[in-house]
Amino acid sequence: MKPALSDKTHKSAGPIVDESTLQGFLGYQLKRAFNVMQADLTQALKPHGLRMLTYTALILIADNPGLSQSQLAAAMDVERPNLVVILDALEHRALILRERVPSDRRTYALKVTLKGRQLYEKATADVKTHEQALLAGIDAATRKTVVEAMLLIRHRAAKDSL
Amino acid sequence: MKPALSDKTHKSAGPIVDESTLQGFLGYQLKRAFNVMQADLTQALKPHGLRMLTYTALILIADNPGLSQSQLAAAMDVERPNLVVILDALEHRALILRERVPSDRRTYALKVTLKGRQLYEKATADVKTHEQALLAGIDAATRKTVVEAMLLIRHRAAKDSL
DNA sequence: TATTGTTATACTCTATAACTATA
DNA sequence: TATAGTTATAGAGTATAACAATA
Repeated sequence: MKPALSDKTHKSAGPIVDESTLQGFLGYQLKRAFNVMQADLTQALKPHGLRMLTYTALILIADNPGLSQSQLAAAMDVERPNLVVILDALEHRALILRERVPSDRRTYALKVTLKGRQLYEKATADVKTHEQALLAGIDAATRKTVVEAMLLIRHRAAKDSL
Repeated sequence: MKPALSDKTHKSAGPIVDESTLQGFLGYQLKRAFNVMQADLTQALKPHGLRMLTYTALILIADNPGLSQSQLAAAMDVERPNLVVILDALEHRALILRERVPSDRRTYALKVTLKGRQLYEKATADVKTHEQALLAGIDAATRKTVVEAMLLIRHRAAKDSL
């Protein structure tokens, strides 16, 4: 059952395009909304010289001092090689340190510097402000429902891959 | 207020990493869940030789016969140059046609071929099956709430950019 | 042997400028 | 001049194989 007129998109200067089939997929709705949120996040982080992935890494290192690159890559769900350039960017700005671990000289213990922690605080304040503005029309109960649904999707996928 | 133990991720073979700051961002939850859904979609489309963007274009052309590349690019929210390779892939497989428009020889009227429509039907059935499996633990009311929240995010962004 | 971090590489998606042909 | 489609190009994100150092 397709709605007659509701599932149409009116692009600013363009004509009406029928998106009803696509809009029937929750994954499509997720992608479009996430694209909006990522664009907003990119703007929030730009003054700090951070991108989504460098910011994510900075947060996880600050919240988990001493973790290794492999652990961080697993937590971020990125491949280990891809993390190298992300950490290089943070290290070159002296936001994090790669500290040698005497007990296992293969690994690095990742830690934020004072400068890194200060940037983390400032950037996080900005990101929160941006997100709250974007979500202003969505009440707390709805947000909670959305978050729980997202967690269910992640956990379902984890189960399916066993 | 951070939960004491709940916001932890237990990676299959890895240690526990504190993700609580990140999980406080709805955008982060969206990204992680979308990554899961996209991986699932990619698997569903692989047997058909389609990727997310080629599939999206195929759907929109099938549902909007005769639309132009500019209109399609606007509907998909991709830049016009990036659409060219997507349509090339579909056209080379004879799934769509670029028909010249006599009244305006600059534009193409995009249409699916019979083969394109048949693939659209088969692929869509598979994609629906995959998505339903992934969303099996989420009831209809929750899905509706999620979709409405995603639409609010998109519309809020549209307003903010005025 | 196995693991950590790294290099090299390639593929996809995305974004911008500039070209052509039409209008 | 303005628009539709295209080319060229560059930047990010992502994935795999293979290497050196270390366990």
